[in-house]
Amino acid sequence: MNDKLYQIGQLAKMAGTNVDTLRYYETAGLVNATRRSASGYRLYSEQDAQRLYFLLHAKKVGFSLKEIKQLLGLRLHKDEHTCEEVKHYTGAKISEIEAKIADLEKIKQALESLHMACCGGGESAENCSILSTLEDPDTFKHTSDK
Amino acid sequence: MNDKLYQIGQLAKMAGTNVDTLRYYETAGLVNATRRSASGYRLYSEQDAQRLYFLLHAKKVGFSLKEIKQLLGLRLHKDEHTCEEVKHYTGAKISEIEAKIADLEKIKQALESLHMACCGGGESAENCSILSTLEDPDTFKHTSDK
DNA sequence: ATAAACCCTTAAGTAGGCTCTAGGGTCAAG
DNA sequence: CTTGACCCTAGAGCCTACTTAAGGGTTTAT
Repeated sequence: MNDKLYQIGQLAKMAGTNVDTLRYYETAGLVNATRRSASGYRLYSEQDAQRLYFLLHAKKVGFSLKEIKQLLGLRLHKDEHTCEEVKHYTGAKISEIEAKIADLEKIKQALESLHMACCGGGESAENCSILSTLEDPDTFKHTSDK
Repeated sequence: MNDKLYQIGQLAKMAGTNVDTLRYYETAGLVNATRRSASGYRLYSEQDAQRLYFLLHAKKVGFSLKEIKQLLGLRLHKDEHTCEEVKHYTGAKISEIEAKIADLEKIKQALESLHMACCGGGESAENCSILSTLEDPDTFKHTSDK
């Protein structure tokens, strides 16, 4: 059933990116086409497309291609040691994601204050920047990252 | 009260970055020191530090310096037109942030499946990648961004 | 009064992530 | 059987976001 294949141009359009980028991702070992046509055209499967979508979304939230490659490479093996590593790695990554979400919520709140203050009451038009909407001045204090 | 000033090295340490980057942010018009000492040393205020923290957090969730500059530059003026623009811009940015949060939740779920499958039951060790943990294959379909 | 640890500027260099160019096959339509 | 829209490779070029280098003042402790 799921044996539909896409040419590079189709996939690029579907994903909202372009062929050069897809070829670049291939050289970077991120998204390969499952097979090639007789004439050498890349033919991408649904799975390949999934990989690409995942990559593009992960990129949008600030992961580097290197990190994304690791994420996409995550796989459980029976080897206990590897398994421990996977558990450690995913745990760390999950915390990282939670921190990102928290940051986004803060930025969102700041923007919402601004959005609502705007043209609503209209009194306090001065002194109304994105930073002044953050009640707590320590909101964005540095919290150990890497 | 809030008149504490920091030298570039202090601020860099506080923020977990380095002096070169701070100087770079200055040339890029992102974070300026409120004043200079007699000998030309940059002296950063608490507010400057806030700007920097905001910038670093926004960067972590995938905003470019250009976008961050716009965010930091957001300010309401009495001019109605500008105000409309601000409302439009903040609205768009808020949607963008919500999309990012949704993406992060998805990635987080995938990682959590992997994290728990790992060494837990231990039966389904094969075929367990980050993509196979995403029940719905359309989870990461392309949804207009840009 | 000198050494260590700061700070300054200008300018060049680097890494990551594409993007474009040149030169050339492939394929479906008319 | 040719035109237009695809596809291919290799390699150069480009933008963003730093990072390093070179040459030189300032401050604080001893």
